[in-house]
Amino acid sequence: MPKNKKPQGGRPAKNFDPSYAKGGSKGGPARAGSSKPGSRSEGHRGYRPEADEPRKERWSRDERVATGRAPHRSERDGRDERGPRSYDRNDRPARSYDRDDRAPRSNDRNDRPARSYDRDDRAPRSNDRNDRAPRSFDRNDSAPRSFDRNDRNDRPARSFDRDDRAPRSNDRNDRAPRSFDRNDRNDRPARSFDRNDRNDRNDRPARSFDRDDRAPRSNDRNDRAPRSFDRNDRNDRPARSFDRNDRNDRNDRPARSFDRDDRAPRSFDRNDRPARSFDRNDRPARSFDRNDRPARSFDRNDRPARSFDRPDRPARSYDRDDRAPRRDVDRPGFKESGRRDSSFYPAKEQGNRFAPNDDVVLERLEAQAIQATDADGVSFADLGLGGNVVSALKQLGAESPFPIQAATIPVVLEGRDVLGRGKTGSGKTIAFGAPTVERLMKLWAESGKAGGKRQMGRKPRALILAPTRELALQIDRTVQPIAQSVGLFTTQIYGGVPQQRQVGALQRGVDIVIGTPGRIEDLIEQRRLDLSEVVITVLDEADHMCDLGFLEPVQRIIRHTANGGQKLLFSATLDKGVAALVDEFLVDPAVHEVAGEDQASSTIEHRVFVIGNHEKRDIVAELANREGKTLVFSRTRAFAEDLTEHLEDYGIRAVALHGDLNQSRRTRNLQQLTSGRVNVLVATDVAARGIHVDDIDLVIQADAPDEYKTYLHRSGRTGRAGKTGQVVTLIPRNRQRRMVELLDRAEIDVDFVDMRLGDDFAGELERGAAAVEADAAVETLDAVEAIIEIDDVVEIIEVEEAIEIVETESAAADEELAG
DNA sequence: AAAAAAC
Repeated sequence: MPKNKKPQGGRPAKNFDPSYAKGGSKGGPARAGSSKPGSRSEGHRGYRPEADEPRKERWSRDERVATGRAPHRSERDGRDERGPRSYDRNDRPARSYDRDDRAPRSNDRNDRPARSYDRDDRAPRSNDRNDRAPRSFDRNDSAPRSFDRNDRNDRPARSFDRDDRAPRSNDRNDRAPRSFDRNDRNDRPARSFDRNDRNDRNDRPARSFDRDDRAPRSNDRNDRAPRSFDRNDRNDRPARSFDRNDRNDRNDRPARSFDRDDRAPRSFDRNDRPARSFDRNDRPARSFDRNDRPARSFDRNDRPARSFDRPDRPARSYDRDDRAPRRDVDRPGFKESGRRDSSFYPAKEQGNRFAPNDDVVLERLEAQAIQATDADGVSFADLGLGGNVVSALKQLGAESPFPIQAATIPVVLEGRDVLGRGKTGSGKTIAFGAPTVERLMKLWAESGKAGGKRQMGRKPRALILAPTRELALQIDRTVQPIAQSVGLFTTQIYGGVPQQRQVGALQRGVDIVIGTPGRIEDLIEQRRLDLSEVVITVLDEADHMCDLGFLEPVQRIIRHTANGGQKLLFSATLDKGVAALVDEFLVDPAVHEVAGEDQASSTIEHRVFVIGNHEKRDIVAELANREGKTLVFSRTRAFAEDLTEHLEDYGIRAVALHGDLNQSRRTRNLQQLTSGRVNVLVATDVAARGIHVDDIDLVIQADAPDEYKTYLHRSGRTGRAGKTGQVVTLIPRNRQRRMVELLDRAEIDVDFVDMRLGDDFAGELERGAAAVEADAAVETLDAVEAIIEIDDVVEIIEVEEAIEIVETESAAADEELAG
């Protein structure tokens, strides 16, 4: 469906075609005598003042008649007006386009309420524009210029442009959010996240007092009974304690990793947990309240079977293929398309061990697992990255490599195809971005073409594909500085914005293209993008890019790249779903992951609230009514909009992010969350993957996801880079079984809690925060275990105190290491 | 149902 209006009614695609400007309806006879049209905007170097303009008028009338165009246009009065506007475009293209676009948009969009919202937002926009003021002025004066600068294309071309790079830095100033991010990253050591926590904890002292109160809370909360019910299911909570046994299992996993000789201490730590269990002792009483759970216990009867499945987790992946059919009728055909033939996955089967270990072990069989500790003491330079790249990474706040980076960077530099799996927030972007830049430089040098100068019109040699525009932008934010550090150029190619800048950038020459499939394919078809020299292709969120609807465009795009080019596939949930691509494009790929990492991160507290659907919106408001950044997921765009509205009615500042918004609003709304102007973002799954916003400490799934992968990615928006966060999923009662199954696949252990309006949601969130912080403290303890005496912690009763000690020790350890 | 193109 034609989403976009054609402002000029005519031939949109040619607006950016130089030949069109000369000979098309825009050009007109008035220009017959001049070899070049010249600029019509004052201040432009090529500005041609009077000669053209009077002729414009003539052309628009007399000339039209003379050329036989008058009748055509006169038939459409509206377009007659628009025609002149297009002339205006020469004078101030940006304006006329925008307005033309806007009018149709408003007309087209029956969602004018949304617009009205836009206008509400526009005030902020105007504020933004105050910031952007220079830009907007530039556009009015010479839109093309400002666009060009955004593209950075002009600069390369113009040697002067490099002098102008200050403007680039200005752009980045405009990118304030980015700079903030970087600042944050720079600060992160300082903040050491811990400090943020500390601040929180400074606040929390009050909380700790609350905890003194907690006895009353638990007493007070007869309401918790529902919770206990859940736990009754879990009889379970012993079972949960068993869960801890599961953790023991994980300890077994450690055994796997061998790393976890350390985990023994953890078990000691768990001696601390008894205290928690004491809390839960309170809960049992509650659980007695709920006799409802028998049904749940039945579910668990099902679970055993599942657990059987788990031994075979390679099987799982296979199961998932099988499951796909179950879940999604559409998928069967897709699966049949070739997954079974994969030579890659069969290898997994061969390696399949039926050790007591979970699928993690099985994955190891297929993947080279790096121990998290293996990255300790390793620098980016050690991994093979050059000095410029290393310093650029430092500027980005990446002082030393994360495990996934340590694992994949050397392999990428070797030129091998790589499949990389690292959990959400583990640093995958740098894991592929930095070595891609480095390798491009190496290849360039080897080819002898390296001259250090940007060559006009040279073709891109690397391509990074992402599933959403926001993610593509975010990747560019990371990769662009790295590329710039060695004199390479990147550009974003994604839809929803005018092509002009993107095409202009490509014409000036770009080394790395970062974008989304739609526009990339569009530009390929228009022959404005030539991928024939692309020797490195990266698929971020690769498994998603292999989903129905994405796979085929992605395949077509990759086929346009150089034969035998290097392929890098990354995702937190990389699974055999990528077999279709692996089989066609990859050669003997190296598979890397981080040992012992699973999504059931101790930095994220997961809970499911079983609610009445009619109370959902109010409950979301109750949960979101807090300090701290909250991300709310909705299944549909309409409900996202509805929820946003409801939250606003509730007095909670919230913005939406979904595909029904135009790109500028999408970008702005996301930026508002990033900058902290708004604390609540209500999004569809457009924001499920990859998007990084610092300090989101609560993810609310107003609609439960259908796939475990979606659950993992959504929840991965919080608890990033070692910070803690909570995930609350709202489900109706009749969805409990499905949810249990989904969580089972995701390997996440979750408490189900019956909740209704009037319950203490804030208290629930506080409890969750305390619990996850305690877990995180234990993890942190593992990290600094060599320095801390475990007994020191065992004696700690107050979680806050434990955290404080751990942080102090951690800081001391850091200093020691640094010194 | 959502995402990804529509200048």
